[in-house]
This record gives sequence, structure tokens and C-alpha cells, in this order.
Amino acid sequence: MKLQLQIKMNEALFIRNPESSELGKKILKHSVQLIYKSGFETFTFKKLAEDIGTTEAGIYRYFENKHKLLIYLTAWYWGWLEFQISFHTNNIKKPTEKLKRIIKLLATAVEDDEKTSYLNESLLHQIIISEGSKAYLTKQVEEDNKKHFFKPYKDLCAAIGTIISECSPKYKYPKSLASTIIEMAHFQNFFMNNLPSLTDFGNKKEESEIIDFLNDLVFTSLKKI
Amino acid sequence: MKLQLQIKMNEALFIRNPESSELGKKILKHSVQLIYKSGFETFTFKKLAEDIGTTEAGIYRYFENKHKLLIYLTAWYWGWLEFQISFHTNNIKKPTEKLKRIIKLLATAVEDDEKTSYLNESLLHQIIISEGSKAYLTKQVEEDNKKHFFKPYKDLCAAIGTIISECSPKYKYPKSLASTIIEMAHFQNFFMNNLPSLTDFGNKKEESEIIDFLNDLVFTSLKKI
DNA sequence: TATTAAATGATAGCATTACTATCATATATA
DNA sequence: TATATATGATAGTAATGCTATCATTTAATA
Repeated sequence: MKLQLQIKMNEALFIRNPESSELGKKILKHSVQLIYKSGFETFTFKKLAEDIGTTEAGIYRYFENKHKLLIYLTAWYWGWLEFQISFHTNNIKKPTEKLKRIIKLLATAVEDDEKTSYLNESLLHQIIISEGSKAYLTKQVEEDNKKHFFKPYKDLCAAIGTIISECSPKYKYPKSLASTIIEMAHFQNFFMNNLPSLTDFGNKKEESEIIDFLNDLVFTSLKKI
Repeated sequence: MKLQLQIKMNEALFIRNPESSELGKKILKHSVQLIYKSGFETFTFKKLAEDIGTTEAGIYRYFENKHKLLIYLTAWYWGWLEFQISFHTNNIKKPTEKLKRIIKLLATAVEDDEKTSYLNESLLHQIIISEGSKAYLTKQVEEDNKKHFFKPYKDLCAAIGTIISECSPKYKYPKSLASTIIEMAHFQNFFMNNLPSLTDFGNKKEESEIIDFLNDLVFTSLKKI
């Protein structure tokens, strides 16, 4: 039996559901590959269409513009990650242990998940690191937020915040610490690989070091209480 | 006597030095205003030219493209901030006290500095919050880094890292903690104002709360040793 | 002061981007 | 078999991201 993981996406993110057709799935798959390869700035629907072997107009039937597509991809990723987290922390009682596993999941390069053949999670993870914050660092953030485009991100953050509070009920900044962990899991990775002098991981360049840093950061903050 | 603060800029960032002429200074001033008002994505040299009352070609004589201009503005800001920090922490002996003042400077909306009439530091600070990371979150980051475009940012980070090490010589992640403080001073501010559920500052929306959070984060990390 | 260099203004042009519209064709469904 | 739906093919348009040219103003220098 092959399980099919379906993440429920906000319908306002697309014009036609890309998961509902072959072309749609190709759009997702190839956009991830293209953005991964050449970055979001140089990514265009024309190049994507050529890559897929369809026409520009064909892409526009699915997504209004590339910004919506980026938000779609990031939202999908956060939804997928929250599932991963709930899966991998299932049956674990100790909140501190839960939090440790979450940090590891956040900071670790994921393997491509067979359950979703049209989205390469490993590449998507890299895209989130380099392009993810561009989804909300815009002037439309308020508008986009009103349409709940960032719900998966906020849900994940809230979930982590709750676990932080379970670890230390008196800790005053569970949500800010949660968003700090999420962002830093990615930023420290980007810095390590691109501007290594901004980190302490320049020599070995191993994710395990980022995990150690985040664990130290989080658990000293929580233990003191 | 009126002091004139001049920040030495990397010459590869511009074609013609914008600080060397009236038009150049107008470009800096108006680009800050325009990017602040409508965001970096919708910002174009054409709009900037219209705003100034010159022509597109005129802008291109100073900056190769808007990305270089953004890097210029961010580099200027980091240089300016490092000066602010060395000024405000001058004569302070205790490294922990230094660090506290730095966190405050990082997280506080600056007042416009009369010393540099052509750059509004207060608006620039907001631009750094919303657009700053776009300067390096690109595919050219390696190339740009080789040209030392991010030196002011890295210098600031290194300086803060050094102070962290003075506070706690055995702390293992001074540079990563430094970049975390810098980034979070800005991200938590952006979140507080735009996606408040990602923070614990949604009610009051005061910078002082971000400062408290960062102080807690940093000094629990350092004290435990 | 005359001469020359440098900076700006004005205009044109061109390839790419970011779309929208239309019509034909293939494919699925009722 | 009729009909809706998805895709393909092509065209077109406004804005973007430049580069080039020439005239004019301003500044530097002989």
C-alpha cells in the first residue's frame, strides 16, 4: 500500500489547484527545481513553461504570479513540516525531548519523501532557507496575512511555542523563541554555507553544529527558570 | 562646528560615488524614501528618477542596478551602526553592559541623524528590517561576498562576537549568537508589526519588549557558563 | 577669461518580464 | 454523442531593465 500525503492548501493561493492535474504537478515540481537552481529573482513563468514544455499562459491558469507560487511552496513546506514533526514526536511524553527532535527536524536537510512525488522536499528545504522569508518580507504582507496565507507557518510556530511553554511554563517569550528557532535554523544554515564568518560553523560546515547551537540557546533559556 | 560623518564605502558598489554630487545624494535620499514607502520589489529606477526629477539614465550613471543600490544602503547602515555602537559604548568597561547597550541600539528605532542630511537613518532602519536580508539572500551572494560587499555587516557581527566572548570566554557560539541577535532584533520587530502571533509582543507592540527578550536570550546563554 | 573636461538632461531604442486575450484542439464526462 | 474542461498555440500590450547618443549646463584649469 502506498500512502498518499495530501496537505490541504489555502484555495486563494492558486487559480486552479495544481495538485489536481498532471500539468499542475509539473508546475510544482519544475518550479522547485528551477528556483533551487537559479534563485527566485531570475525565475520567470516563461522559463518555467519552457522547462516543462508548456506555454506561459498555461502557468498563469494555475498561479496568478510567481509571488503566489512562492507563498504556495512555503505554505506547503510548513504544512509538510508540521506533519513531520507531529509524526516524529508522536508518543514522546517529555516536552524537552519533543523540542530537541523539533530542532533537529528544523535544522536537518530532509530526504526526499516518496509520498509526494511531485515535490522534492530536499530541494524545497533549500528554497525555504534561501527564499522563504521573501514570502512575507513584502509590502503586501498585511493583505496576504488577512487571506491566511501564512497560517501554516503561524500554526507551526504556535505548536512549537506550546511545547516551549510545556517545558517551562513561566518562560515569558515562548512564541518569539519559537520563531527565533525556526528562522535561525535556516539563517545559520545559509550563513554557514555562504557567509561563514557570521557563524561558528565555518570549518566543518555540519548541520549538527547548528543543532547544538540551537539546543544550547533554547535550553539555557528554559532551564534557568 | 558641524561634524560631517563620512562612512567609507566599497567603491565596487557604485559606478560614480553618490556622495560626491548633489544628484548622487538625491539618489540616496529619495531611494530610501521610495523603498520605505512602497517596498523594494516595486521600486524601479524609473520611479526614482521621476521622484527626483531626473532621468533613468541619470541614475544608471551612479548605480549599476537596484540590487547594488540596496547593498549600498545596507552596507552604509551597518557601517553607521557600528560607529553608533562604538560611540555609545565608548568608556564602558564591563562587556555585559556593552552588550546590553548594543542590543538596545540594534532593536531601537533610531532618530534621524543630522550629521548625514542625505540619508534618513530612521527610514533606513525600517528598510533594513523589511528588505535588509534580500541584499544577501540571492544566488550572487558568493560573488558579492568576494567583492567584500558584506564587510560592514560581518565586521559588526565580529565586533559583537568579540564582546560576547569577553562576557563568557568559554561560550562556544559567539559569532552565531551575534548574528542571531542582529537578525532577531529586526525579525522580531517585523513580526511584531506584521505577523504579531509569531511573537509575544502583539499587545503592546513596544520595542522594549524585544530588547527584554533579546537580553534574556543572550544573558541566560552566557551566564550558565 | 577662455578652454576643456565632467556631469547632467533629453530622447531613443531594445530585449525581457509580466501579464491578458483569443481561438483551436484534445480529452474526459454525462 | 453532446458538452464541458484542460491544454496548446499565438498574439499583443504595458512595464521593466537596461544601453547609447547627443546636446547642454556646470565646474576645473590653463
